[in-house]
Amino acid sequence: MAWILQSDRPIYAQLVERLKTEIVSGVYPPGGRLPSVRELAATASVNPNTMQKAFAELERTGLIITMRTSGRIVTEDTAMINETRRELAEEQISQFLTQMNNLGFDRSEIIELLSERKGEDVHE
Amino acid sequence: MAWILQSDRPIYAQLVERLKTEIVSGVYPPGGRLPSVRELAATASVNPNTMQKAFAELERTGLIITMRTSGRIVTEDTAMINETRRELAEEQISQFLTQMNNLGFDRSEIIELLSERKGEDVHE
DNA sequence: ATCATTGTATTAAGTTAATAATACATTGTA
DNA sequence: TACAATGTATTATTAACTTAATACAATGAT
Repeated sequence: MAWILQSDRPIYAQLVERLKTEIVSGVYPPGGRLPSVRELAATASVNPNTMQKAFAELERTGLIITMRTSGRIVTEDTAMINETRRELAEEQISQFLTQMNNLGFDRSEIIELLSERKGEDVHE
Repeated sequence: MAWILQSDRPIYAQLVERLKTEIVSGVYPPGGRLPSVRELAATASVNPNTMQKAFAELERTGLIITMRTSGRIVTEDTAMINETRRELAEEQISQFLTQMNNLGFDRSEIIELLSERKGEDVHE
């Protein structure tokens, strides 16, 4: 997954969303070490300050923990991780249904559109 | 539908999205007159300049047309309107599936979650 | 012990968004 | 004709975001 950032939203907010997703989907496992601020910033081609801001936000919610000079790790609280995953999915679903309804699609049409569809399946 | 604007995205971009949705869903019918810049700005509690910027964007795409001193109207090109609706829905679906896949849900799980769901249906 | 790496903090600069306060030309209408 | 309402333009100010360039304390490894 490449670090593609849109310009119509604050970068740090996009970093937060991306990192959250990577944590709850197991890219960074519970208790696992995260790359350093500088390293991730370089990978994502953003300023270290911006990545730091994103990390601070994740820290605030308890999803990651700082070990001062030895980097950061993902929480080992798998219940919290699962809950976060559930919340993120809930947000996606709710927003999606709302927007599709605003566009004039009802539930059965939406499900039909999704069922017909090819291509978005998980790769590798 | 209230004018609820999030702070984590440029307001004018949210106005564009909302107005597009209202046009393609028939809130503002083809050839119909739109409220004035000042009026809509007041309704949405934003600065007239911000609403003007949103209108300018919609104008650029051809969805609305300016009649100088007598306001603006929605295009009568229903093909364009339908195409826009299709594009907006396509974006929603594509983004939704991508994000849900990133969260670790496959297609069948997604459809199941949507099918179980109550509440997002169109009201009135 | 030394040193590279870690998180963290600070200061400065530049950009964009949003608001505010006006102003102007044009046109439909009273 | 006079006037209100239209889109449009301008200038200024404020705030948020991002980048840049450093700097410092703490720690793990050599």
